[in-house]
Amino acid sequence: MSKATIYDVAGAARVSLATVSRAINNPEKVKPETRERVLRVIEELGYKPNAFAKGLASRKSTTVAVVVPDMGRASIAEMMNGIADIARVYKYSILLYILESEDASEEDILREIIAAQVDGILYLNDEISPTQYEFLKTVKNTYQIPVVLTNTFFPGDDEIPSVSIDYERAGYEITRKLIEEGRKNIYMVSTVRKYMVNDLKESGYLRAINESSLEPRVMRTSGRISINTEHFNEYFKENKVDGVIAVRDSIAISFMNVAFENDARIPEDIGVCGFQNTKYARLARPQLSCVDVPIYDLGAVGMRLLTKLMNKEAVAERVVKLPHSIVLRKTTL
Amino acid sequence: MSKATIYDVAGAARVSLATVSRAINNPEKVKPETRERVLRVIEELGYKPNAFAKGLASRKSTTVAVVVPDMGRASIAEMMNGIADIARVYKYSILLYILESEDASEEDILREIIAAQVDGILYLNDEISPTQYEFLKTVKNTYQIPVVLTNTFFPGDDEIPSVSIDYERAGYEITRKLIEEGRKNIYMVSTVRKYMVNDLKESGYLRAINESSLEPRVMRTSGRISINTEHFNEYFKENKVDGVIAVRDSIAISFMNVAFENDARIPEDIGVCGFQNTKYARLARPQLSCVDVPIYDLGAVGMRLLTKLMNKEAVAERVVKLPHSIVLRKTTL
DNA sequence: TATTGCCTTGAAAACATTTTCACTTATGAT
DNA sequence: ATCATAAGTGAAAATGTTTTCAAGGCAATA
Repeated sequence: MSKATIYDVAGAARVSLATVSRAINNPEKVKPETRERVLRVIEELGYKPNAFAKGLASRKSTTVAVVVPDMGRASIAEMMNGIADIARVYKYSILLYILESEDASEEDILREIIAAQVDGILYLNDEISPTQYEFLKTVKNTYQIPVVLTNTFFPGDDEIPSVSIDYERAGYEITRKLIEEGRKNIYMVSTVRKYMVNDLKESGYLRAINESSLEPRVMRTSGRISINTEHFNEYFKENKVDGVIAVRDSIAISFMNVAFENDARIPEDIGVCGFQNTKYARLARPQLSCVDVPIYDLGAVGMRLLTKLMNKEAVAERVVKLPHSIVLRKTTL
Repeated sequence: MSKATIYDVAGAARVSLATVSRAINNPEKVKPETRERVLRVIEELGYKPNAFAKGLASRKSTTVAVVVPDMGRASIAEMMNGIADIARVYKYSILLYILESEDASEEDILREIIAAQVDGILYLNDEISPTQYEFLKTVKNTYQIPVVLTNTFFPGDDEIPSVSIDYERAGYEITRKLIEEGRKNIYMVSTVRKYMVNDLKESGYLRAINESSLEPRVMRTSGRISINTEHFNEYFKENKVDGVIAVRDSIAISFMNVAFENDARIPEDIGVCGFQNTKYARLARPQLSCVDVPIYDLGAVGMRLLTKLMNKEAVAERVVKLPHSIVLRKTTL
């Protein structure tokens, strides 16, 4: 009982292939009773059009490629949920590409994606370099495949549409909050690896700090917890710290643990803020104040934008910024 | 410069289509110098075989479907990393299906997967019901598509190969640990939703408890943090608790927070254990003791097993159990 | 009555590959 | 020298759709 083809359907419904195809894809072009009959046969036979034949003939795949750096990051994973929900609504399948493994160059992967004949590309890699961005542009232009950046963007160029939040402003706002609490030694804990979005958080931080003529103090850590601990311990020996803004919730939590070991009180002695509002922000003790980033929505809106592009609909704005908010819990005054 | 086809390559290399195809797929069947020439032309033209035509003609897609319940769960996301790495090695693409959204029945999704002509299915949904399992079997048998279950399995049937860990034994061992510390009122905190793997953890727990003639105490919570808190607070009013084993790290952490509010000391008054060893287990204060589940490996081994099945290689065992370990940190004595 | 145009349908081409079959040429054994 | 076998290649069929083009039927218009 393997695989009914369109021939089987046509035979059983006593019409031609063309009519079956039309009954499925352009129902209004076939007489209601014929359509009825065809559809019934399709149901009976459990017929589903072969995706390859369909793709080959129509030169459309109804498939999008989603390119992510590493699924282990909570933000990436949650965006996938938003992406998948919207993709389902518009009947797109998702071809997933996880960069991470170093043995394949990003350019190779993009070639692979092109060969797969996807209708669009959703690009979630936030370590985008100028060369990569250029390559993405050529993909878009020479192969005419729409691309949208989600939760990243490339500063100073909006040729490739993007959706993210205003991380610069968020960085500014959360820093202001700590300043308004009267903190004087506020650290920004960022990552050694260059992520586009973290750079923006940092420049928002710097703007607020400079505005108040405070001393900027930026520190970079790898994500590794043990290394963080070491790093942070140094700080308690040498420096006065009364405020910390981390670019990720997990880094903030990691810092708090060290602070407790050094008998610092939070939020009295040190105010701590994270970024993202993952579920672990609420699981922290005390519960973490942080910038709330609408991760799920980021994915959903990005995907929605891509569907518009794929349908050649007009899009109001090429760079969309979703609203964020600051959620104040127990690690600030 | 849009899309070179095999015709272009054949023309430029002055050979027939067949030879180009062979140069790519069966290099040993074409004379070295011809192959050389063809390959050089391919390089020059940046030719990549059209995946649809290839799939249609060869009746293979070199694509696998990965079916997951919800990408938001850390364990699922991390498994994806393992899956993707192995998939890349064997040159398979990943078509991702996230169940979650309720408007599509699982059966519909499987039909969609079949239409997509995937070569294999990796099924990570741990809420598998008997009907679903049956349907999976018919997919496997009538369409001849290999299926492997990863981090789940269906008790009492091994027709569909699976890879997971021995959750029953893990549940037993971690419970023993608490018993050996002299704890008498050990709770198992599980979920209200029925996950296959959580049931196994629970029966391991019960075996250990019964063996020692202790009172079994199973409690079920939704994942929601606020509800957990309420739940747990009840327990401190009414019950003596001196040990808690949670089916997820996050639940264990959530419990600890409530314990601290009720002035219980951990691990002195209450021993707490989680399951999974996510990065948040190390971020908890005190650091959480737990069963370490090799999540990444689960994904990788599952995918590897699937590749074997797709190549019709013999597989040594249909149900593979990966080793786990107990990592003792600060929430146990 | 003849003409126009729409609605419905089918035949066949197009899509870009893989694979089978047959043919030619070279190689080795007798 | 003859035959059998192997290696290398090309022509053409096959894969399962969509889409274009043409045609038949029928109603409306002149």
